[in-house]
Amino acid sequence: MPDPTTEIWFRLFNEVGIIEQLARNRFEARLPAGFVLAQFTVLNHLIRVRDGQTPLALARAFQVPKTSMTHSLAVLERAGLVRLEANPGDGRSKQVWITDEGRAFRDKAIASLSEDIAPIARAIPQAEIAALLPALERLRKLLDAARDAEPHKPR
Amino acid sequence: MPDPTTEIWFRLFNEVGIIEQLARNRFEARLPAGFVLAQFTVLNHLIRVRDGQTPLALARAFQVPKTSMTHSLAVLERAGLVRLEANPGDGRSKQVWITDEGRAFRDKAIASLSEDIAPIARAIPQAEIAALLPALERLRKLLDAARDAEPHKPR
DNA sequence: TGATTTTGATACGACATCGTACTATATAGT
DNA sequence: ACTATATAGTACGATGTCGTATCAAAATCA
Repeated sequence: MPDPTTEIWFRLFNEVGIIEQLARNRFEARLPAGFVLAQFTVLNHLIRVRDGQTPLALARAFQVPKTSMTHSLAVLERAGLVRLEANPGDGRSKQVWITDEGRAFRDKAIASLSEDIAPIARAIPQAEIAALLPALERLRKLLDAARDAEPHKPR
Repeated sequence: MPDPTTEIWFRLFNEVGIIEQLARNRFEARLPAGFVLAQFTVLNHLIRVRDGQTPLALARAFQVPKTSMTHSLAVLERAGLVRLEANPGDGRSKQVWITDEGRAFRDKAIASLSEDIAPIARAIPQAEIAALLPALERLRKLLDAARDAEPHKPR
């Protein structure tokens, strides 16, 4: 094994990976059958930030390849949760709008996920969780910035 | 949006999800083409814990469905990184052994991932990362335990 | 011991992610 | 204006994940 500092980092990424997996499994069990977290997060983003964005902008926001976003949007559109319209300002691109059904879907999902979190939140004091956020945000921003510094693939 | 505590938890899971995604992308960029993190982590587990375990034991260790583990092991076996042998103690199951090639693969991967972490580790003091671990472990164990408390699917 | 249930593994199919290639439109350079 | 390049989106194929069904081998038990 490498030096102790590297070891600590491996352990961090390991814990993060496990927590992500467990949380995603829990969350997806709460979504209507056939939907995955990625699709919910897009809907949530369209409400929390704004809708009318282009698919590419969404792909960049989530740092996924644009082909992945095309697929997610196709699923959401087939389910009637978003509408894709031509972008009046640019003939190449489109705009993504959330529908009333999409809003309702998101609201119900939020409510269900909140129920899911409630018992966990009772087991760990809010302060302990809140205390984690600054360091995690710092780490996330660092990883994000470092990503651009490398020889990387376009998104 | 729900109450402030739930909001904090959503933010935590959001950060964790982003960090996991960024870290996985970085790590997989360091692995030989065609390999994903899941396959590396199995190899790593066979060395760090022990090899000779059954596929089902590995599936449980990673909390993935056994069908997913079957697939991962098939990939590793095709690449000559593990061997699957009949379990002398139980005719239903098998034992997974890491090969010399598997050890070499894992060692090279560890070295490369360490290089990848190094610049990040220089940017954030080790103490700050180490300070995160206890709370994350607590959270992971809580999520893990809560998983068993629910009506859940067998692994 | 024979029947039933449980367990370990896999075949198969559905879907998600993502890389490559391609088309259409916009932008830049001359 | 004309050409070359860049950008937005999608079709397609490869692979990973995972649920259901299936099979073989225990384990249970009557």
